Amino acid sequence: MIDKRQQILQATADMIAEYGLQACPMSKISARAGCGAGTIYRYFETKEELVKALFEDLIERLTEACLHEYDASQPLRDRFYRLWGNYYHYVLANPGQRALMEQLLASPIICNDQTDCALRTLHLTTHQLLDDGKHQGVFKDLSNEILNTITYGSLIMMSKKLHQSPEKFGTEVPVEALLGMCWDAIRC
Amino acid sequence: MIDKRQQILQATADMIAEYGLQACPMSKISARAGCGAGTIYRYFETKEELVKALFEDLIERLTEACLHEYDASQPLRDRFYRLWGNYYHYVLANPGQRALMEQLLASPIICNDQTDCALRTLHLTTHQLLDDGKHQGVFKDLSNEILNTITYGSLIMMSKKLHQSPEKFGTEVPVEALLGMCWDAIRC
DNA sequence: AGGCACAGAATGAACATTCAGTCGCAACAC
DNA sequence: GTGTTGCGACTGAATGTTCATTCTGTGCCT
Repeated sequence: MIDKRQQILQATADMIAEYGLQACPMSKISARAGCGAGTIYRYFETKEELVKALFEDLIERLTEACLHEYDASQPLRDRFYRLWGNYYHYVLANPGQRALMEQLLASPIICNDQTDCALRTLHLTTHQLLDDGKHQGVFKDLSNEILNTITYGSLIMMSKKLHQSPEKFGTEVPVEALLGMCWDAIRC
Repeated sequence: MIDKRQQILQATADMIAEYGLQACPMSKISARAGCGAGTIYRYFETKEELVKALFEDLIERLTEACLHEYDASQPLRDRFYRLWGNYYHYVLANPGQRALMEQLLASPIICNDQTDCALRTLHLTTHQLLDDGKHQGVFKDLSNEILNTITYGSLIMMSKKLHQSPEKFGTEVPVEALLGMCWDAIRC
C-alpha cells in the first residue's frame, strides 16, 4: 500500500459524504479503506481524531482552491470575482466535500477555535479585500464579518440547493449572475 | 400532566438543540420530559417518527411567524421587508430552533419531499412576491429559486454566525441593513 | 374487578476500541 | 545460499458500552 493514512482519510470522506457522519461506523470505513478495523488505530488515536484530521485536510484543499490565481494587486472587482468564483466553482465541483464540511461544522467534534484556526489564511485574504473596498468607498460601511457572511451564505446555499434539487433550477445557473448578486449586496 | 405529547416534543427539541441529533438518546429525552422511557412509545412509534413530528411542528411555527401581519396587497418592498424581517427575527429569537432545523434538514431522516410539503405555504407566498417584483421590473430576471436561495442563504447564515460567535460582531447588527443587502442583491 | 397509562428494568443490536495472534521482511549467522 | 531470529505492520474476533425498543409489573380511575 502506498499511503494507508491517506487511504483511510479518503475512505472516511467518501463514507461520511455518502451516508452521513452518524451512520458511518469504523467497520465500514476500514472495509472501504481495504484494511482491518484495528489498522485505523495505528494512524489515528480515536474516531474523533480521524474526523478532525479529515477536517484540516479539507480546509487546506479548499483554501488552496480559493486562492488559485488570486492576485492582491488586481482591481477590486477582479479579486472579488476571482476569490468567490474560485470558491463557488470548488464547492460545485466537489459536492461531497461541501456536504462533508457542513456536517463537520455542525458536529460538536469540531469546535469554533479549530475552525477559526484552519480558516485563518482565507480570513486574512477576504478581510484585506473588504478593507480595500471600503477604503475605496465601493463597499457598504458594515463590518467585514457581515459583508463576508452575506456573500458566503448566499453562495454556499446556492451550491447546496443546486446539489440537492438540481431539477428546481433551469438547465444552467449563471455563475456570473450569482457573483453579481453578491457584489450588489455588499456594494454601496 | 397537561399534554404529555407536547412535553415530549419540547424535550426532544431542547435536547437536540443543546447536544445535537446524534448525542440525544431516548433515555435522556424521557428524563427531560419527566416520563419513563417506554412512555414515549405510547405517542411515537419510533425515534424517527418522533423526529419527523418535531420537524412538522417546527415548520408550522416558522410559517406562522413569517406570515405574521403579512399583507399581499401592500407595496412590494414592504412585503419583502415584512416577510424576511419576520423570518430573520424569528430565527434570531429562537436560535435553538434554527440549529435544530439545520440538523434535521441535514439528516437523512427528513427527505426532500417532506421538506417541500411542509414548506408549501411559505413557498407559495415567496414565489408570488418574487413574481410580482419581476413583473414590476424591480427584481432581476432570474428564477425564483435563485432569488429566494440568495436571500434565504444570507439571512440564515447571518443568524447562525451571530449565534455561534456573537463577539465577532459589534454590539448590534442592524436588521435594516441586512434586509437592505438582500434587497440590493436581487433588485435590478 | 377491569382497563388504562405509566415506569423503569430487561433485551438485543450496533458500535468504538482492544488485543492476541499472523504475516512478511530484513538482518544476521553459518 | 539457507536457516534463524526479531520486529513492526496488520488483521479480525472479542470486549464492553451505549442505545432503541420491548415487556412486565404497578397504581390509578371508573
